[in-house]
Amino acid sequence: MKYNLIIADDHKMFLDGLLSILNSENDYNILLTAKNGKHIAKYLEINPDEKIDLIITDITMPEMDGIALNKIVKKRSSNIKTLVVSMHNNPDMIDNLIEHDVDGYVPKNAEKEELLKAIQTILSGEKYFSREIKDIYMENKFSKKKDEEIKLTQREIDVITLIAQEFTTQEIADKLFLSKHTIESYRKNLIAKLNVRNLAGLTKYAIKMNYVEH
Amino acid sequence: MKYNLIIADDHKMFLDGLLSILNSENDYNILLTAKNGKHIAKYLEINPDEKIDLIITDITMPEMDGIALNKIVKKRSSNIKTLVVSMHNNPDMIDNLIEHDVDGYVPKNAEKEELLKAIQTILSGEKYFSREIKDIYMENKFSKKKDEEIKLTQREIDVITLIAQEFTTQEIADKLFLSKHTIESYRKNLIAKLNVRNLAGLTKYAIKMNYVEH
DNA sequence: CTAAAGATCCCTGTTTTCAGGGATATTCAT
DNA sequence: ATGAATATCCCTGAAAACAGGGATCTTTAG
Repeated sequence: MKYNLIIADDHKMFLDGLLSILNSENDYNILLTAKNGKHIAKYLEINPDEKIDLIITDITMPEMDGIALNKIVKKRSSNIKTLVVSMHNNPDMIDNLIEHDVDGYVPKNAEKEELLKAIQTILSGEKYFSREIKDIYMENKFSKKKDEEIKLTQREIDVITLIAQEFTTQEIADKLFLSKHTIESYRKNLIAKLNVRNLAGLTKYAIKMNYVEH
Repeated sequence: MKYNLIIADDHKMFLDGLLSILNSENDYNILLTAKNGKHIAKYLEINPDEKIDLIITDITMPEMDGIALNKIVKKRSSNIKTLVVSMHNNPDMIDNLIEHDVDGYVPKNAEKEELLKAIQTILSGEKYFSREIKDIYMENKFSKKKDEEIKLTQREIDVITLIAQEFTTQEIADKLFLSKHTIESYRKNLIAKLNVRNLAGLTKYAIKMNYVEH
């Protein structure tokens, strides 16, 4: 009995690559390939009883990304395994995926052999995460402990946002109907709290946190 | 006579996909696959007389990226065509590539058919750029006219980069072995040139242009 | 060759940031 | 109810940024 797989990736050529790898093995039956998660969600809805063993998915896709897809899949049936194949090495994204219970993660620059190993491992019921992904995950957990708890208050967020929008202290004070001294206090606290040296550091933080356009 | 191709992409699985597509055609002989530009540069150096028709390359790769590779290739021989296959749709990057005289650009989410068409077109001596890429390029040229040619010199880039890395004027001066006054001049010019108000604006620009991590 | 652009340096002021102290009132959870 | 966190405001002095001038030399493009 072959395993039934579904593949989602918005990069057609990459899909072709995956297909050619999987077809050269004889254990896998590709039920469906899709260029976003929505197609798959629909397929699952229409075929609620079909035996599906594994869904291989990219993270960033139009319409519905891999994370949303995984959520839907895991909600429907925990029998369907999910393997993420992506080039993202953003720690928060990896964290997110692991917490959403994906069964494996292999970077796109992995060798064909690793991909096949990941698939086999997952189909046998275990999880598979590449060394690289595990390292990033651990590193992240570890360093999080260090800076831990950099939580800004709403007021601080207001201030840092305006700072990153190039307003001077006086202008920010006027906008928020506060004293210039107050803004100076906030700025001082922000610099200390975020462990940066000046406006450039605050600006970078604001961008990283998406408080401002960039 | 088959055409001789070289392929560079740091995503192994994508490479496999390309290979399987190209091997299913019978016109192409793959001389070399590489996961960064450096390998190819070395190959070109070692085999200066080999007939190479086309190099297919990704943009972002470790060690040596597609842009640097293209520069080397075009400097060595204009007989070697270059086709970029990438998922980037950053207008400046596309602009950069076109100005560096690549022969074509196909996004990674293109169909296999388009890729093959691009290869054939380029091998016949014409250029091939996907509709999508052309649109982005044009759009960019058009809007550029509005904010008018903001070109920074290398020195200015050095300075704005260090500014965005939170160094003070004095520190930057020391790093670049320049007078503090010089850095102040650069900062002043940058603020005027980029139409921003202060360090926050410079920092945002540096991030947008990818001069610093964020 | 000449003009423009780039890289370097300098000056004078003013404004702003930054570091380091404090203060008071309110809110919120234990 | 008490103490911690938050929001607000204030001060001083030093350092840095910002505005608006110039100057000189080299490299580059027409």
